[in-house]
Amino acid sequence: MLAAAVQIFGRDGFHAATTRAIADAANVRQALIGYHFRGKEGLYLAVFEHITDQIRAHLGPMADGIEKALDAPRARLGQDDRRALHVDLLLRMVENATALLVGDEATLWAQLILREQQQPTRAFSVLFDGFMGRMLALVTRLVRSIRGGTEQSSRLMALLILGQMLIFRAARAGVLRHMEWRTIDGEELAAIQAEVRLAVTALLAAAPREPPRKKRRAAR
Amino acid sequence: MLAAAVQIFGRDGFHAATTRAIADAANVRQALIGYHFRGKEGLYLAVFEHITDQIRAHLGPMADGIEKALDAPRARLGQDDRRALHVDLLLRMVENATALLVGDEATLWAQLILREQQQPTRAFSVLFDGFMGRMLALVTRLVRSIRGGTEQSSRLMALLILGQMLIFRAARAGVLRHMEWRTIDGEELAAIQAEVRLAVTALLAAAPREPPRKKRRAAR
DNA sequence: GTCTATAAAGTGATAGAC
DNA sequence: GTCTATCACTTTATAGAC
Repeated sequence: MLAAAVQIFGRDGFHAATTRAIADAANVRQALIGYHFRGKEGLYLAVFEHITDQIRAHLGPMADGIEKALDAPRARLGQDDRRALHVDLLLRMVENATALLVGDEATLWAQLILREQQQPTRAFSVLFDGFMGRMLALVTRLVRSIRGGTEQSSRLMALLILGQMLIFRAARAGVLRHMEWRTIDGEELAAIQAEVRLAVTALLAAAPREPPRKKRRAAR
Repeated sequence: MLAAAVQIFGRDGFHAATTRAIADAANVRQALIGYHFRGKEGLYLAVFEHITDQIRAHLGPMADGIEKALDAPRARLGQDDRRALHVDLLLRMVENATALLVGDEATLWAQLILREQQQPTRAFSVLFDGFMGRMLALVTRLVRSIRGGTEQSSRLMALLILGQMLIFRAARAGVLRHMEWRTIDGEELAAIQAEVRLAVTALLAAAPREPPRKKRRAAR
């Protein structure tokens, strides 16, 4: 029944989706939604919990590994080796995330998540607290460890990197027409991965912005 | 009345928006929608024509200038100067597009466009043929002129560059929480612009992917 | 052109049988 | 738990007066 709700809410949006359509897709009667989820809105929130669980299942183990590497004592490796390791971790994370974003499962989630991004409700907090915040924080830490610079600059660069992948989901129809592709499958994904890898490597090699000059005991 | 429809459709989506709400916002009676636009769907399409016109008004003149520069005879400038000019043009275009994407007007359009990107209807063709295709083609041409490489690689790099800006609209709520911002205004936009400028410069300096090795008279 | 009025078909929620 | 039946509303579209 949750699966059916993801389908219908994802296809139609919260308002357009009807509880009857969801019930039919799940092969139960419409009244059961009230019984199990206390109404349409309760079901909607449950859907986001469900999505969050699935995404965590995809990205969680990798995130654990990266966190461990970041928290490991610094002494063991030389600075250059450490940098190379972090570049490698970030590239692997990017590869993983790209595959997840482009993959079929994400098609169902995309509309729901994009809508919440524009007009956040309580459901957005489920997403952000569930996986989004952690992923952004991880990429930010890796970026800062690799190229230094301010915290703000690192956070922004993390967003730019994620934006490079996000466009293949958020602007999917435009991507297909622009690339003259019919689908995004094995071959197309490989081309994307190669270009993203190139791009991220170039971004990490570039020097960060200068931190804004601190005023020294400025008069006030 | 079109303005009201952009508002309501943008806020609520096609299904959730009611013709009554649109008529009320426009201070006319609901029956007029049928008379002028032959129903809700006709109004919806008219909204996308309207959006396309507005975006063209924002980006059109710049696009004209860039097209002129790209089509200008090559002889006049040295190769290095030509490259520098194109980098400059691209950076300016990126700056423009970022401001437009982050700005308030785009808030209304975002939901509508993002929805069409996930499940394109005839309205999507209005967008793509109206401005999207041209912008993508322009960025692609600039990228290829600047760093060489295959057509496919250039098209992908154009998407990656646009993705860096798109995320600030498509994942707006996530951006705000991640950056610990309350809005994206003058100060925040300036920080984004600086980081994007840095990133695009780095991407353009990087070598393109190797074109796939051509088989020489391969047996078949 | 713009209105009022209304038809015809949904909608989500819930009471109550089993 | 799952069902049937139904209530109270809202939806789009349209007929017809002015």
